[in-house]
Amino acid sequence: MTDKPDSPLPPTTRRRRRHGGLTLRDVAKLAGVAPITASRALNTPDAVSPEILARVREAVERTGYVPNILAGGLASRQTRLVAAIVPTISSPVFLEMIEALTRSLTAAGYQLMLGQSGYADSREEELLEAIIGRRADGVVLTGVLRSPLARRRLLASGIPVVETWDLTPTPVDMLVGFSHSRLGSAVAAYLHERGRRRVAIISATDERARQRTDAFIQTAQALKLAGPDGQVPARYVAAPTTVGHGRTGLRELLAAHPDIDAVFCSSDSLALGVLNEAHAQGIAVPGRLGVIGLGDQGFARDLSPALTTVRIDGNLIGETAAHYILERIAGRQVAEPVCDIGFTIVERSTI
Amino acid sequence: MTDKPDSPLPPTTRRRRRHGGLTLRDVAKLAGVAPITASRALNTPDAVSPEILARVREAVERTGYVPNILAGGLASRQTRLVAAIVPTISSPVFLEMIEALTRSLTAAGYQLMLGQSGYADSREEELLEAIIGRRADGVVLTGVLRSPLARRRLLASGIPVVETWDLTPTPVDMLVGFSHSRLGSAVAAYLHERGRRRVAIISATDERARQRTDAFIQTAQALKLAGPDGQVPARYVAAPTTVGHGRTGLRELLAAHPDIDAVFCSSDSLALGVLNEAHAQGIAVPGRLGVIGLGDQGFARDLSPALTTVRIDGNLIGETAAHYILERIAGRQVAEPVCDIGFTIVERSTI
DNA sequence: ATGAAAGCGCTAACAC
DNA sequence: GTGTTAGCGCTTTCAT
Repeated sequence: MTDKPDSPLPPTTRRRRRHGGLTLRDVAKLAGVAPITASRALNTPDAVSPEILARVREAVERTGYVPNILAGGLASRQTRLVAAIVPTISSPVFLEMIEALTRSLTAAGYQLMLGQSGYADSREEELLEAIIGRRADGVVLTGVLRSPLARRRLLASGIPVVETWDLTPTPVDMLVGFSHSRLGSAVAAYLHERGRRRVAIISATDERARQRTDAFIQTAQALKLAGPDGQVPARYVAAPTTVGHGRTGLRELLAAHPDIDAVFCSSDSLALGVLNEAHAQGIAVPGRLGVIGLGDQGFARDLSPALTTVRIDGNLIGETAAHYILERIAGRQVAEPVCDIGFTIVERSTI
Repeated sequence: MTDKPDSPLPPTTRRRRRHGGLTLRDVAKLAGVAPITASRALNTPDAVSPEILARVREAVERTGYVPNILAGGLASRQTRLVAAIVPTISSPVFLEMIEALTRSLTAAGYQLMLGQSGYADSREEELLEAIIGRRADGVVLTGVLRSPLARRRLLASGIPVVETWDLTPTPVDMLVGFSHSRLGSAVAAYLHERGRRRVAIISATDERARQRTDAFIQTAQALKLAGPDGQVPARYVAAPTTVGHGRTGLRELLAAHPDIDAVFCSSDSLALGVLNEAHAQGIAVPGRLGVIGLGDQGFARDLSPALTTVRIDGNLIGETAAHYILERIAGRQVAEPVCDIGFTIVERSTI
């Protein structure tokens, strides 16, 4: 029979790494219960007797104990963390969604972890790595995931995913968005219906902006809103779109095509710039020039003339996305986890 | 001699909870090394022979392994997470700081976790709890921490803290901000210097706005910029300040005090509203009315007339805060971890 | 209802 | 340079 040696050091000298942080064990000891009982008192209060519950709560109160979510998450495989990736938080169009997401998730006891990809694929992959690394319980993506590698990894991670702000026949998982091409077409049709006959566009250059622009131009051409050469005058600006871009955009557009009578701007900031430039040049809006923006930012309704724009219900996107994620986390399958929330043209006074 | 019983179950039947997730052990096995060696290959590549490094990297590549940061953080007591609390991300003034923070932290291999307190103390405590619970390596606060309980808890947690956007003689830990009262005074003095003689103010109502307003009014009175009754006309609006607030603010101000010749707005959005309302009423800016904003948002320079405003270098706040936190994490004591970054009045055309 | 033991996936500490 | 061992602080599993 082999005699197993005792541990090389006496128990009290056993190397410990504790750095003085307060742990559940300390609380449990103070309450005179086992750690697991203290854990239950905190997580499933109904599963312990009222008396013990009170004792544990008092111990927590007295010590100021804050549970280590890392340790809990590691053991339970639940991090109560949902990540969202947006191109940028500087663009007000995403703000509404982020706030709705924060609200819904917080209410459900989850925390939102926000990442900015800056419209760059490489950064998107980095963020995804951080998200998977932290074992987020869910991910909300802005736009659809393009990189096949990123798609595969995310899928392999098993994390519930909602893609937003766009529609695609092949979502990674769940989807809530709207059709950018239909939006572009709708705006062209709207301008036509309002009697405009020579339209132009100032647009950003990201993928979704491109979809809107293409559709806008195509529909405009079909409706004979193009110039004599069959072209629809367009200016492209890099994100983020600014008021300054709107001003120079209109200036250039007007210089080359003095006969345009309406401009579709791919953001309300651009539209504000166009309005400003028109004012500076003494061009009547909507009299001689119609302007339509995108985003329905707060200021749109407050300008004079009030800005006609296209509204996307970011709030609904955020709430729906949160709902999808939370359902999936709860183990329920969402029946039809694809949602087209559409868009609305908000008629005001600039067209 | 007591015979220690073997483990109650044979090793192979030992209960395991593994749910199929890829772990470092799998990677190590594939590379033919011990887990710790694989860990070193990933975290301290220099501490490992090139040949083994290559083998581990290949194993990672082939399996698509993503380290579990929770587990790593738990063991190493480093989460590579820095949290920031801002009142709201809808207010563009904080955006620049957030972006600088994100940039600096990302570059150093840290992740920013953003929380919105919504100007409410209760929410601030909740967020703090989440931050301590996740064992963030640092916290950046917007404004100074008021609740004594929150101060104590944060201090007790040992997490490095930077308070921003304000100055106080008694910071919790580190500080980078500017004096809101000095700002208010400076604006009053500036208006005086520019020849204005009846000034007014439209302001938000949060703590820092109040400091600015008080100082503005006091200095204005001292410089004889008040009305005949010795009062400085003021409108107060709840956050978030909007263009609409600016419009109604000016309307009300003018109705009650037709002789005012300058307005200090506590945000550029308010100023934009004032500009709009003035335009709608045919009031010349800067001729009859001077306008000064706060924040130097992107559009300020692009308006016509271009908006005179007060610039806060959010970028510098973010970078400095990140620097302080990172230094502290690295175990270095920052010599003077209090920084007044001041402010700048940006002269343009509305005054 | 409560507790003991084991393990979540990783790294610090200590050998060799 | 590489490996062994023992945790990090919590929750799951199983037993009482």
